[in-house]
Amino acid sequence: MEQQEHRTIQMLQEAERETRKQLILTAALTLFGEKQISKVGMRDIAGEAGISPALIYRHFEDQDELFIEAFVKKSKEMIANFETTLSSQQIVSIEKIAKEFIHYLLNHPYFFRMMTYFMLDHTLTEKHLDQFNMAIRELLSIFDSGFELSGLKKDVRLHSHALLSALNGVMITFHHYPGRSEDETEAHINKIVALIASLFVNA
Amino acid sequence: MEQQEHRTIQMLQEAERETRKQLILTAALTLFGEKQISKVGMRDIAGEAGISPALIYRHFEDQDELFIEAFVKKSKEMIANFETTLSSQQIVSIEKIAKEFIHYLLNHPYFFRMMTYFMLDHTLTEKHLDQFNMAIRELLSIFDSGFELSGLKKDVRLHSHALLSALNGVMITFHHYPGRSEDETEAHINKIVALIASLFVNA
DNA sequence: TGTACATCAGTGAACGCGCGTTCACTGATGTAC
DNA sequence: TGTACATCAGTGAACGCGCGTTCACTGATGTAC
Repeated sequence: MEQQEHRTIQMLQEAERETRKQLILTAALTLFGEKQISKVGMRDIAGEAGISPALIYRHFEDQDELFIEAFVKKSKEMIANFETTLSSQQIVSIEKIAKEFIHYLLNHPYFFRMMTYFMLDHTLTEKHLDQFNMAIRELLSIFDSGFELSGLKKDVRLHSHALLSALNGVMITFHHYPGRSEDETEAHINKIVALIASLFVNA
Repeated sequence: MEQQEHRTIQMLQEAERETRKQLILTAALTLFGEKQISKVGMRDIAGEAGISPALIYRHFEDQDELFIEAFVKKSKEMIANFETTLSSQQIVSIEKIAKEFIHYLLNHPYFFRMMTYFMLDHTLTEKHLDQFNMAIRELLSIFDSGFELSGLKKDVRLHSHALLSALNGVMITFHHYPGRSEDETEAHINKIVALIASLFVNA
């Protein structure tokens, strides 16, 4: 076999391997959209991906690594989406950013679940925690630019922290308020977010 | 044995039984202060209370019931504390309420853990969910009175929802920010809370 | 008063299940000669 | 070209452990006669 051809095959194998890995991550994310993260098991993921549980361990060290990679993958996607949506608008107001963020969380329940899962879980390793925080920081810098555009000069990052916290809080506190339909819940969340955003703007 | 005496003994037994029950609840709450709720097991609680695991089941139907009773017990205590603290002050401003609430959460980590645990857990029964929401509603009405006192006329409950959400969110998002000492974390949380409270007041 | 029985707090061990992970194996494909 | 061997994706079953809960039992106390 020629050297060139040899390399091509290696590359194809590498690509195939990567595809399989992505398949597993996608399967995990699908399940994260259906139920609580802590209730998603390795057998579930294997079943969803149509493979044996053992195969997962050829691609990931352990469950933790799989979960954090799924989250990082999704975070990047989210931030990309988010930026695209915002850049297509003329004025990127704080209201717009807040609304868009909540809109994303409501339509991507797994992202919301993962965020809270990692925020409340103490058992992440340093390395994984770093990856998680990198994602959050990207989010914060989008918020920053919104505040800067609105003319805020002081404590920009602090405002971003406050806004992100508040939006997270709204989701956590009201995402399944009892005795309400999904539409009602969503409407209520949007009302609260509108109020919060207006407070931030008037400051 | 005389009738009167008989009744007295029954009452004492009843009281003893209740004391034992409270002992179990206290043990559970102690552990909730030390680690994640989902990591606290029945054996742990029995060990902490100095009894056999089997005995717990003479007082509680199952783990769920024990957990929710622990939470309800603590909620009542918290609201009582909260009201006492506030009533000892001349002016009960929204700033004060927000600060006091966060102060309580920071000093009673189990309460914070339980709140998020129940907010994110989908598997509570209707009855337990009701009890949980009763506690939250009491909290909200304290917030309400703060807003009313500050002269707010419209959408009082909505403001309370927004403020509670925001404060919860701050705790969840920043309670263990990486690479910070506990004191630094607390200082940062207080800074964000001060900002949020000021936004609510200026509205 | 004594005695047989009922009640019930309390226990340590065991049950049963679910879950993350590993094992021992198969089979396809590439490689060396 | 054929053949022995290495590599590695992929598998189903098994391992080991932890956990909620139950079981079978003990012992103290109260009750009926």
